[in-house]
Amino acid sequence: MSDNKDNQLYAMRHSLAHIMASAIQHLWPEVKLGVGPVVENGFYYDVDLGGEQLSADDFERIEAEMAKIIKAGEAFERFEMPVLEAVDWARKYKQPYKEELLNDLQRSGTTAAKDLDAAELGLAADGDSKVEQVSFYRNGDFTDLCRGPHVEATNKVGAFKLMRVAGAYWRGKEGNPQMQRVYGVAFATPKELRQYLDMLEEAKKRDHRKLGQELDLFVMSDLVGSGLPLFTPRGTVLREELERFSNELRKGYGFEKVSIPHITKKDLYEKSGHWAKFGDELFLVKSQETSDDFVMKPMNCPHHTQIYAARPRSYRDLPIRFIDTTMVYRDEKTGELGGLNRVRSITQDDSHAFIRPDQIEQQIDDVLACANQFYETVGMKLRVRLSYRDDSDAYLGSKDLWVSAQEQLKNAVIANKLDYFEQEGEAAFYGPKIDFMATDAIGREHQVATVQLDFVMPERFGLEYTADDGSAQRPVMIHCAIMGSTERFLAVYIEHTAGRFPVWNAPEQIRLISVNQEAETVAFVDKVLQEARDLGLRVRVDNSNESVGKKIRDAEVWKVPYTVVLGEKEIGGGELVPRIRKDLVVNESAKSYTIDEFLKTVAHEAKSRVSKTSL
RNA sequence: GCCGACAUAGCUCAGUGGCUAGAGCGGCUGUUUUGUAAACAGCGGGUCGUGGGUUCGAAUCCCUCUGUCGGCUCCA
Repeated sequence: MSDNKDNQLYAMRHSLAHIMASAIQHLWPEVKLGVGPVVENGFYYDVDLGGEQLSADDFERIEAEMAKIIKAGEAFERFEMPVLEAVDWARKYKQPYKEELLNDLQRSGTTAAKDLDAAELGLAADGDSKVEQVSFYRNGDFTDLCRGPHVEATNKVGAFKLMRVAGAYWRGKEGNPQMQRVYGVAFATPKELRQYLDMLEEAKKRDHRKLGQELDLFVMSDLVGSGLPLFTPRGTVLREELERFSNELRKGYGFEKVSIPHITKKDLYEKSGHWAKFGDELFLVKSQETSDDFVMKPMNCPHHTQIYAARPRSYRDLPIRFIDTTMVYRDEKTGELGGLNRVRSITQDDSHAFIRPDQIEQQIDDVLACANQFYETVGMKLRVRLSYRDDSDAYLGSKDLWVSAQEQLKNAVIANKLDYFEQEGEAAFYGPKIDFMATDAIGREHQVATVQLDFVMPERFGLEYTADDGSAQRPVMIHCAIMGSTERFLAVYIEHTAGRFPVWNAPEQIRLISVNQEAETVAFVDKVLQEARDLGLRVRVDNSNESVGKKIRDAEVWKVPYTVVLGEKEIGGGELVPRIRKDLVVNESAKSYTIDEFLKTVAHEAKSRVSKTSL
């Protein structure tokens, strides 16, 4: 898409925000308006209707009113006025939120209003610390403080649809009054809108919470608590296959598995600095024997430093690399929990490398290679975000260290030819990160893996190694996770595959269906089952008293990769014709195999983690 | 944590002040012995999320708590 087209779409969406606000004002003349910016795929406007609450039931009326305004083809006219005059305007029309914005602008210029999208403010000029003139846009009877740009007239706004209404704090601050945010999506053409809505429809079908239920992967229990998923046998197979792959990749680069307890004295986190920063999100554990305060571990790095610190280390020993795929526990706010995306028991495929400064580049190369291979295998395209610090004081360690660390990360990313972008203010408090974003099968991007450079933790724990000149040196730590969190990755992966898992991680790889329930058939099916199990395959048998058609249907519903019907023909020595799940098929023509051939091929596919079948 | 919506059988959902709360699927039993997406019949199954209130009467109206969903805020 050209820049020009982007700008045009932006103007359409922004204009729709005004049209919606205008429509709402027609229907609720007392409305107090907040801000109404353009967001991904559309726009929103924050409104305050006093005591009244908007609901989705009101969308029809609002959309109808918007349609009238659009049909009228009102021109968007821009004009300016001095800030002081604008304050009077806001007062006159009883718009306290606009008044507050204008007051901030007038008092101290753009910086005081930095927390808002600049486009929302009626700034006549950018980057000017003194604001004297502000701009307005008017269409029909509606006037709004706004920098623009807009389309020429209300009938040039493309296709839109109001989607939802939700609470939002005024200016995003928890202490401020809560307004209602009305969201709409908008595109240049009805066709593009249709495509977007279809994508949402498809996303709904793939929702991991729905598939998790249908495919019996995980459950929640009120008695266990929210945000604490329980994994069924099928879900556990899936988790463990993914974790095993992540572990194997890293072991291939010299990482070694370690194991740690899930609780610790809180002293560990006082030393690491986590207590001060995240103390209120830790689960506390009380001992009945000692006076020590314990906590559930919310991360693993401090534990791992203690394995490193337990004996003297030589420069020859480095890198020392630990992997630990283990659960951590974070007392997330209840309102933030949802499905597997945000849970309170989080499995991390965590690793920590303790290295010499001269090993940074090699080490980053290794973990980037792991991540690349993992995401190539699961069929997701990667790009990375270099997450840097900003100028705030939320970060530990000297600024010089940060600058050099950030540079080294960038070099490694460039050397690995990764598609990247840079962003300030996204770093962890102890160091800069490389965050991996993976694109799923329906085009959505998710944050997954992460690689973090850390000069702070080794300092805090006084970690050392002896250099070739006998001096004590400080190692550098690299934190790295391939999936990040198993739970969150599962949410992404279930939706990416729509529950059609490849053979290597499918909870059930083969289903054997008996044609009838005669003793001879059942015995034959059992024999094939045993052969498959001996090859390490995950197989289920359906001997039930149902028609073959029904049993095939069941296997389809469970999205089993291979279904095999066994009866008289196969018992008599005939070759079997496997039914192959259609997304796995490369070659359309059905072929027959001996039982041995078939099972060995599937076992080989599972081992080599192929995404399509070779049958 | 905040704003809003929701919670009825294992699942998906009907039922919005008045007889013993229903359906489909799943489950169980029987008949059938089946060849690549649903055989037929019968039977079980619910303290209507929890606790309280209003009422002659509550799944239905009000409040509390728990949980779920959509957002906000946060995310080592």
